[in-house]
Amino acid sequence: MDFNTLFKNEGVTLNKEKGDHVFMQGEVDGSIYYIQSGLLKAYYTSEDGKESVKSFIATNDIIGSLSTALSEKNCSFSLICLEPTTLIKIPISRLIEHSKKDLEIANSMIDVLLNLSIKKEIREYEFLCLSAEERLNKLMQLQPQLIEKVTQNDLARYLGVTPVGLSRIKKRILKG
Amino acid sequence: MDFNTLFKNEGVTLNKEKGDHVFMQGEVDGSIYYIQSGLLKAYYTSEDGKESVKSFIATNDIIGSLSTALSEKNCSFSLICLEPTTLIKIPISRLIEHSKKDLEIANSMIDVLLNLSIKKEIREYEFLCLSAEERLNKLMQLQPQLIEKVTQNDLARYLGVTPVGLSRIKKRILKG
DNA sequence: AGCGATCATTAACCGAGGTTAAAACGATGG
DNA sequence: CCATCGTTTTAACCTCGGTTAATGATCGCT
Repeated sequence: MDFNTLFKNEGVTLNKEKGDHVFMQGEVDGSIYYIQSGLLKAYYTSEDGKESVKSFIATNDIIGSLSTALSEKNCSFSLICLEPTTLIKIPISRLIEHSKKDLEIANSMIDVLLNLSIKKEIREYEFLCLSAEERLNKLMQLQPQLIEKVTQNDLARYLGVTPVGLSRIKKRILKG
Repeated sequence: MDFNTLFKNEGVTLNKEKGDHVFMQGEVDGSIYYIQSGLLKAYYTSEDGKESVKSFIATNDIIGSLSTALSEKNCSFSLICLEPTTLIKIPISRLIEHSKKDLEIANSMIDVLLNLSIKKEIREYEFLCLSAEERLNKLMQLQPQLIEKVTQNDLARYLGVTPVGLSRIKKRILKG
């Protein structure tokens, strides 16, 4: 069976408004979501209430809470819509069941996980090897349309700095 | 077919000394390695010659250059042995071929990639949400034996600071 | 128009960590 | 035992970004 067919046959379609949460940090949400349209933000809230943005998720992306799925409570996160969003939800357990029986599904899973790993590897590299300013420059080059859509606060927390810090960095870039 | 059997049947065993490289940054090494014994360091070298440690790889771990495999040259890295090391090498293309035909292999791949993704997610979280000091504390709790084995320089570059910075952090931790 | 609310910028101060260089602490070999 | 090399620590100085708080800017609401 085809991966997209699986989503269409067994998935549940959800329509969410801007500001709606898909799930909250701490909840065990054993699902994978395919984003049909819209924009979401995955974020961590620390004990002292500070927010860090893990990722933005756009149309055609797939997002799921891998770690909660495997009961790694450490880095469970919240998922919220930044725009009206349509997503298709399917339990990870269903995906794994199908993977055990169906070669095509299994290989789609491998594709998804490979792409996910590469994205994470790139982000890991950016934190390890680049400064906040360099991370911003790279993002401006590769995803300028994203920067237009999100607030400075979310953008800053995604880059690993505060909104105040981001403002300073932008100023520095403009001056040359 | 079993995943371990595949490694044993089709893999090539390599014996490396401390200081030997398995591959260098920039090379296209389309292989996956299973570490039978030993300890390795994966690291990036930036244009100005500075080194950042991506990860340490120990016995029973699996490591491969995902991004070079998919010709993402951005974050290609070098792999060097910190101890005498025995590894089994297999081309990624072989793994993918088998995955296309063999459910068991495909599901082993899924397992490996899921674990890899979770590891990367945790590290991503640590850079985004924790300070260098917190990252060190966590590492001391979870992998004290690793800290014994690696130099302060490698440890510092893994935590995202300089050896001088790490020395300061250790001092601060001891004082309370 | 006027108001509060949210968001972005700016300024002043502070602390963590980078940089450079020197010193201390090993190990090893002659 | 001393010389040397690599590793770790210390010290002095500086930059970046956090923190707090004040100021603008923009939007929606009545």
